[in-house]
Amino acid sequence: MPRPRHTAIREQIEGLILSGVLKPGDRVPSEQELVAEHGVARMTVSRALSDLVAAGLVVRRRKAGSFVAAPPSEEKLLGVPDMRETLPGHAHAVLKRAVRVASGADRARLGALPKGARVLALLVRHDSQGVPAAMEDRLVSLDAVPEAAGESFVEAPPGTWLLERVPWTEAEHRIRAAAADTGMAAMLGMAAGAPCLVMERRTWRGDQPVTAARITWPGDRHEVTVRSSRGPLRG
Amino acid sequence: MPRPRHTAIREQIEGLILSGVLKPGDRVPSEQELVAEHGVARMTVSRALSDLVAAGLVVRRRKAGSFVAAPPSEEKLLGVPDMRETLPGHAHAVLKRAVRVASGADRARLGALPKGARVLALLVRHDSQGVPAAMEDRLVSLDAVPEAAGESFVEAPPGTWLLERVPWTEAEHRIRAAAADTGMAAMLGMAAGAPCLVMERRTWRGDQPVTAARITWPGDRHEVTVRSSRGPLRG
DNA sequence: AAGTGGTCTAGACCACGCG
DNA sequence: GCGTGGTCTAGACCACTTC
Repeated sequence: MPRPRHTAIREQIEGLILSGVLKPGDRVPSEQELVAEHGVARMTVSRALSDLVAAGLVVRRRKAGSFVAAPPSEEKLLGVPDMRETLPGHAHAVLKRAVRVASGADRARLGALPKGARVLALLVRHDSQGVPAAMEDRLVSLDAVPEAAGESFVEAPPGTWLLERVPWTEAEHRIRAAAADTGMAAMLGMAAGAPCLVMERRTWRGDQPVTAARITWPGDRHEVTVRSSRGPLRG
Repeated sequence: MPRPRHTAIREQIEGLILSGVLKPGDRVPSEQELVAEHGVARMTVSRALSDLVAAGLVVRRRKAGSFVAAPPSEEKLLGVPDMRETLPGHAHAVLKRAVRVASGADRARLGALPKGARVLALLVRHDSQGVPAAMEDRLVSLDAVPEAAGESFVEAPPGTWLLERVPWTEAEHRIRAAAADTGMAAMLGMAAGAPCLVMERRTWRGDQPVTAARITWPGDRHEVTVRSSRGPLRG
C-alpha cells in the first residue's frame, strides 16, 4: 500500500488548512461527507481526522462537527507567552515599521525567500507597568502574510497578531546569553554589558518562512521555560 | 464508553514500560497475543499499539514484532545534545559526588520527594578540546534511580547515563541569562560578570521526579535551539 | 430528536522482512 | 515461507450535544 487512503484524505484537508482556504473555526467536512466524497469506509476517514486532531490542526465536537483548530498560543509554542498575558500591565510601542524588498541579511534571517520578495520589518518595545521589559526585532514575509502590510500593530503586538491569523507547522528557537550593547542597554534601561537573554524564533508554514523574531530580555527579569511530555495521544 | 478498551490496553503496556518492567529493546506482546489476552478485535489492540508509537514509547517492525523504544536522545529532548556529541573533543570530570538525605533545598529543586529520601548530588565540569565548556550541577533521586548510587560517572557523564536507562515522561527546562559569579567564572575560564546561559532541566517519570540539572555555559560559547513541529503523526 | 463523533467487530488482503 | 504489522471494509451500538 504505497499510498494509504487515510493519508491522502488527511493531506487533502491539511492542504486546505495550511494554504489558508480553511481558517481557524471553519468547518471541515463531516465523516459522512468524506465517506461519500472518497468512497471509503467510515473508519478510514475517521482515522484521517483523528490524525489531524493528533497534529493539533482540527478539533472535533459531537453533533457539531469537525473544525479547524485555533493555532496554539505562543504560550504553548514555548514558555514565552503572549507578552500581553505574562507581563503585568503590558503595553507596547512600535518604534520602527518598514516594508522593503528583502535584503541579503533579511533572507539569511528568514530563510529561503524568492528574489525580490517583500518583507515587513518591525522594531517593537514591550513595557511592563511602564518599565521596558523586552525589545522585539521582527521580520514578516509578505509572501506568507500579505495582509500584514496594512496592519499597524497598535492594538495587538505582532507576535499575538500573527499567531491569531497564520497557521504554522514548524518553529525553531535559538536562545543565547549576550551582553547588552549600549543601544540595547539604553532602550531597556539597564547597564551596558549586563547579561541579556536573546531568543530568535522562526516559524514556517510548510516550507514557506513566515516570520523571524529576535526578542531580547534583561537577563534578570525574564526566564524561558519549556515543558515537554512524551507524545500527545490521539483524540 | 467511559473506558475505551484500547485505552485500557495501552495503559497496561505503558505501565510496564514506565515502571521499568519492560526496558528499551524488550519485546512487547504481538497483536495476536494481545487479541487473545484481552478478547478484543485486532483493530482494537492495533489502535492501542499505534497510540504507543505516537507517544514514542514503542516501535514496531513487521515480522519482528513490537518493541520498547529507546528513550529520545537528549538531542531531541531539547537542542542541548549529549555533550559528547556536540562538543568537539569532549571530556568531563566529576568534581564532587555525594549521597545524602534530601535537604529542603534539594526537595525544592527536585520536586515532591518523600521525607528522608536520598539523593545523589554531582558537580561535573565539561570540557571541549581541553577548554572548560560548561558546568553541570545535578541532583538524582535515588528513589527513582537506585542504581545511580553505585555509579561513578567516569565513563559516561550523568546526563547521558541517565537517558540511556531511565524512561521519562515529562521534562521542564528553564533558561535564563545570568552574570557569572567569581567561582563560576574561575571554573569556566571567563571574566566575572560576563553573561552565562543557565539551564535548569527537570525530568519526571510519571509523577516521580527523576533528576534536576543546572547547566551553565559561557554565553558566547553556546546556544540552545528548540525545534517544534505541529503534531507527530501515528505510525 | 437527530446528527455527529467514538468505539468496536470479524472478517479480509497485502507488504514487508526475518529466518 | 510465514509471521508480523498496515490498511481497509461494512456493518453495529452508543454517547454526547446541539437543535
